[in-house]
Amino acid sequence: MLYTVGEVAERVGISAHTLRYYDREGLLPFVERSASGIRMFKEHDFEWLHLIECLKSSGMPLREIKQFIDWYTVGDETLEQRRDMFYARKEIVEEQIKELNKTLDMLTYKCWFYDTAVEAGTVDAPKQLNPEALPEKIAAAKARAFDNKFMRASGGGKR
Amino acid sequence: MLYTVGEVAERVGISAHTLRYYDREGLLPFVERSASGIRMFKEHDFEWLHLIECLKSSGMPLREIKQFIDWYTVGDETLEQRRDMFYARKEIVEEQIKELNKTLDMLTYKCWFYDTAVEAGTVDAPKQLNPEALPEKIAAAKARAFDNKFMRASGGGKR
DNA sequence: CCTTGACTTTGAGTATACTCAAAGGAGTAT
DNA sequence: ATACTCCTTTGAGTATACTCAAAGTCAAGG
Repeated sequence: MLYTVGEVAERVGISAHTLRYYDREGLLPFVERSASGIRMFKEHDFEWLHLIECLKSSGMPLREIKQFIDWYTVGDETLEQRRDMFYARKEIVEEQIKELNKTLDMLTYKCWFYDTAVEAGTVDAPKQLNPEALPEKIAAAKARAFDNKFMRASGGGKR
Repeated sequence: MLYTVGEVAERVGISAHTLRYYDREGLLPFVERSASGIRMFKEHDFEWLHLIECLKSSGMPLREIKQFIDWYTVGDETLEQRRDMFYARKEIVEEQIKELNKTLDMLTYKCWFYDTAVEAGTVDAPKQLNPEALPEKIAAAKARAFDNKFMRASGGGKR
């Protein structure tokens, strides 16, 4: 079973424009062409696209993704570079998840804050509540959210 | 205690250039100026910067962050918009964390794959291992990583 | 045969978020 | 007073990742 760029676009949710752009940038050397030059994606190519999407969603620039694909194309002599790249990216993603969890804590706190404010019609309501009155989870989220380098030396421990 | 743009830059790890850029874009209306026009950040402004960083790290465009700050400046009549914005962003971040965890599964699998390949000197080693031979955690990570719309109808359940 | 629609390429345009250069002002140190 | 460093502004330039327009090709259906 073979797929044209438009069919692939529909299935994976990346526009045909973008797929051609990736191809032009050298990210899709594995895609074959019909006699008349039309891109024919194989079933297996979806795995490549999935990997590219994964890396991209972790913030890896296209240039680095291409570097990996180039290494792949070279063959077994680039195994170590590829391994190192994945380890490096894994660390970055672990860091990103940690950071996003802090952001989520901030948002959890802000959602509570504005729920309380909307109910009272004024931000004074949540602002004037004394700290013990916060729900347990909210207080914990707030504490985690504000433990960072932006806050005075007192906070922002470890790291 | 007041801080100049350079001092703030050093403390929070955002360049002075970028802080001025944010100010120009209307993200820092709370920053006051000295008689001679120099930005003087107050201790409390670091909370603002932290919130901006949080939102930015979640992928919120500066334009939307400015929208929020504008709402804040208006006062209590915009409480609902602000609440809704935080709820919407919270959902986005929860989705991002889910996706990053899938990406992490992919990377965990790839790290194992290349560890195995590097040890043997060829990708054939991990490729030819039969599925039962994979470590439990690796098999699980791989299964989660490949459960998505890129794969044929068989996979990609729910959602 | 001709239309239709999806494919092709090249090159240009856009959006976002910086990032810097130039030219000048202000406050401190010697 | 002169240097030095950090501050100011405006406007331009850059990087990344698309996104589109134009002009042309190809295969199938009426």
